[in-house]
Amino acid sequence: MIKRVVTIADVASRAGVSKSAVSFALNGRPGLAEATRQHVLDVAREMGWTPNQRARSLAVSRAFAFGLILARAPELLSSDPFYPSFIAGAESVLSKSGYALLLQVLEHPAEDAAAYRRLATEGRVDGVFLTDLRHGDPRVALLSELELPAVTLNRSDVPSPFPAVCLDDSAPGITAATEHLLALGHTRIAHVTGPVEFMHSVRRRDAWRAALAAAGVPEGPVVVSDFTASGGAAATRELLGLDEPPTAIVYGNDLMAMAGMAVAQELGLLVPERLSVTGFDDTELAAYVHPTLTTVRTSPFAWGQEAARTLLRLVDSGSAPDVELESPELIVRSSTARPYGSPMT
Amino acid sequence: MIKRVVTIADVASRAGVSKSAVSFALNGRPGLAEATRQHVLDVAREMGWTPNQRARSLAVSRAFAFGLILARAPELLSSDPFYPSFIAGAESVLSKSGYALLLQVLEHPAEDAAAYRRLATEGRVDGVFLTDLRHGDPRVALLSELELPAVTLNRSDVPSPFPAVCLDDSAPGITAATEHLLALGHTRIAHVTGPVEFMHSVRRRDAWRAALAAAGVPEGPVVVSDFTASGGAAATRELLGLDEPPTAIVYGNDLMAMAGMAVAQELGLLVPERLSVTGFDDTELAAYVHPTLTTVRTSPFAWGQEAARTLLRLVDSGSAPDVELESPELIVRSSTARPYGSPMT
DNA sequence: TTGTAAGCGTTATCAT
DNA sequence: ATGATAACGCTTACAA
Repeated sequence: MIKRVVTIADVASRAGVSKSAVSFALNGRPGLAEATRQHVLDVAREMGWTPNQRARSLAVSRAFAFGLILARAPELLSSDPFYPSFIAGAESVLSKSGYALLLQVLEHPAEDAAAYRRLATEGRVDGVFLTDLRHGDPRVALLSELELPAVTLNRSDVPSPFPAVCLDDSAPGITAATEHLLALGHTRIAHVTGPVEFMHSVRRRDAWRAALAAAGVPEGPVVVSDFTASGGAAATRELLGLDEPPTAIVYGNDLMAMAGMAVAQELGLLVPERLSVTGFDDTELAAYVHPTLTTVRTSPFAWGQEAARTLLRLVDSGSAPDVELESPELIVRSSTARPYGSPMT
Repeated sequence: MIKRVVTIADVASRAGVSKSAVSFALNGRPGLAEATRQHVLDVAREMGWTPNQRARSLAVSRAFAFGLILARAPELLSSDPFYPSFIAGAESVLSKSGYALLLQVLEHPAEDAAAYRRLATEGRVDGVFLTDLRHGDPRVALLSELELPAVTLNRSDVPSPFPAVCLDDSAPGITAATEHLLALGHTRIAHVTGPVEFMHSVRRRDAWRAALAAAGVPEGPVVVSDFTASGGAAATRELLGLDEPPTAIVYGNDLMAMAGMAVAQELGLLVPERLSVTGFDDTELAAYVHPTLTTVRTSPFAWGQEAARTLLRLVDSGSAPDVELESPELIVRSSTARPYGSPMT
């Protein structure tokens, strides 16, 4: 007993109309009597028919899917709160539009060019999300050569034909965090960054640097790290081992900040009494560690939504405007305080 | 200037053969002279031709993609280390086989039936991964009705026609953790679980219970929580507020355990001196909090690999055997110690 | 307003 | 061993 799959032809014959009528009815196209349309729709529902996306794809030369390629080391991925929320946000708008999300994760970032190329030539997707932009990112040129539509998260520093969905993580994010520390009276404020090839790492560092300069405070030491807990711990150990250790550290993300706090505690250095710490991301745990972490809250979910909307607009109409997202917000908790020995105000 | 996409017909005419010859050459099928095959392959490479998956899909009635539907609340998703690693593992085998991963995340878990149904009728995927199995999970029946191949993560408690990829998270996972605490001399060992509708939550609770029973130690209090940091904190506050608070707590995951440690510290209760704590997952941060967290390490990456292999096998040959993964491992760190005041051995 | 027929780019069938 | 030709299920001119 073979369970025949219902096709448009079945619906057409059952409804006593032609295939095109069914197609027109389904896609709500003009040129069909309202009565016919209703009838067809009823029959379709009754038969439980849904158009086969494979056939549809071939006919209209569209995949009805967007791609997201993640080229991060697994250990980096699993503790990063960004992607799950970003994806959830993107999905929330894509699924409503009948679009799917194709996720590809690469163990070796160097394979990414081949991956994009394959996605494009195989026709698996109609566009891609470009995240974790690097300086002089070659993917922008690659995708425009492949004529594969894309949306970038923040603007690339190379000429790009693609719309960008931007969330400025410097102001009032890192900037506010640094100013907060300055206002508390800190004058030796260090920074721990993520890998410098990422534009966002450098943007955060520059924001920290600018805030110090604006306040006329000498620039504290910078340690380049990698967004991991182990990297954050090592960086912290390095900073606290200096002759003149900082009294505050601005971290590029929460994970490094939390690991940093643990290192300080291990060294018998109380946070925030002897060391103030700020993070970035506002992961759920940030509010539940001891002491609770002062950090910067961004909205990856909203970012995902906007990116998806922009990509849909782009493939629908050939162009889409850049969009600017709401600025991140400084969440002051208890990992920051006046430097030890500073006078009460 | 229209950039014509290269098709199989172009390759065929350029190579001076028929379309079928090209198809045969590409798919390495017998019945083609070796010389012809080589020639066709050369021409194809030279022209940069890759078969269009959309056309291929329609012709062979396969999507060359598997689906993964995540029906968790966003905040729960972004701090869970499981999925990113699981997905990375699955992808590592899928991409080698030319399969793609379709990811769908639902804001409202109740929508999942509709989502699976749509994936199936639209023909978007050839199979799905069934994760976060619940007691009496209705998805098993749904998928077998839809005739959509699936693989379950661990065995379902309802009759299932699908292969299961199993990783026993009780022994020596939670069991070992509990025995570790018992060996240290604890006799009041509490447990904080995840939502009880999840089979893994209950399995972990049962393992904890059985270990206590086996040791003849009275069962400590259980608090049902939700795998979030905030839930873990609340549960811990509840436990520590009891007349006879536990001296050790076995948590269902790391996130709750870390939040629990923070609560204890806030209450001035030293970990591990006054309270021993164990987690589950071995997230990266577990080794970098203070004190470092004793926990259970599982391998979501390997789980993803095996699940993907099993699904491939299933759609290729119609059936696939269950597979048993390596047991999780107890990682003893410094959040566990002898109960306060217990005699040195 | 409705039906017919020609694609879309593969794979599969069947002659040759 | 190779080449026509018909599916696959849908959309979309174009006719009627």
